[in-house]
Amino acid sequence: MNISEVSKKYGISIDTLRYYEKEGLIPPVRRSESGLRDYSEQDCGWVEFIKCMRGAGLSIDTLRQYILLYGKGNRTLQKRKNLLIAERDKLQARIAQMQQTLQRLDYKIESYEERIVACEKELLQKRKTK
Amino acid sequence: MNISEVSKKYGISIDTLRYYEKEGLIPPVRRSESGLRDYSEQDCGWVEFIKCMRGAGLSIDTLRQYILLYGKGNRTLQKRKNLLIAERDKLQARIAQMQQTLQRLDYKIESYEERIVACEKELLQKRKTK
DNA sequence: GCTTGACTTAAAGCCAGCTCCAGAGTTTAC
DNA sequence: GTAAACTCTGGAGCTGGCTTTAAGTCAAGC
Repeated sequence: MNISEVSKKYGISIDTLRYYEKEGLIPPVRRSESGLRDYSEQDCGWVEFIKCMRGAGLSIDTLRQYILLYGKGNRTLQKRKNLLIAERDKLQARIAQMQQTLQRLDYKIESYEERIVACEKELLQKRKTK
Repeated sequence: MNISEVSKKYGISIDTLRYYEKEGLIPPVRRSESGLRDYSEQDCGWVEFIKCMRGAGLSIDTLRQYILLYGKGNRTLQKRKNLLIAERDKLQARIAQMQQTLQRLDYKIESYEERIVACEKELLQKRKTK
């Protein structure tokens, strides 16, 4: 799979794909003899994983760290697990905060509804008294 | 309330408070004769609101928009409500995505646990056969 | 009255995370 | 075989969101 196919498949720009690889978020992708990237199934898997994690807000740096550990093989299993746990916990906290804000927005929207109704009533009233 | 008190109260740096005001995220704060900011209760309310919304990921620009509409009074009630609804929906979508990623992380962590156990068994096995 | 420290502004600087560009090589279609 | 379309690299540039800096004003304590 060449880079533009991967780009289309995952909705990530070609530049970003190259950037991720350069930054070590994706293990180096195999090249054709002439030097063009040829993504394997596994490479695609990494791309998808990174897309998902970035989408949830994990930092470039954290993900680089993870891939780095991954590259060192089995003896980093525990470290990788710990990293994932830490990120999971952070994510959970962020979600909780966002949930609260969501509720606040809902409440705010509701009270806007009431105010708008009240405002319209007032306008009608004025029109009548004219 | 002066700026450093507000900064401490909400855990927002003095610089950021000024920046928010300059960018129109907070209506202009009253000044003392000598030009120093003197935050009212309402100003503090805005600070807290902005902090909450920024924490949930609403953009500076969106919030500026909202305050701008707020400044125009009652005739923008409907617009403000619509803006809030749009942001609520975006927030909801983000939360949903993050929830999915959270599950994925949980699953991944679990499978790491298994792999680690398997790895340890293998090590023990090797030690025995020695 | 002078120093110290908090405040003011505008402008520049910084960081993360892309995004674009130039110049060169490669592949594809006709 | 050549034009068009694609890919490569390294490096510059951009955006959002602060943060720092420089140069100045002001108030309180000694």
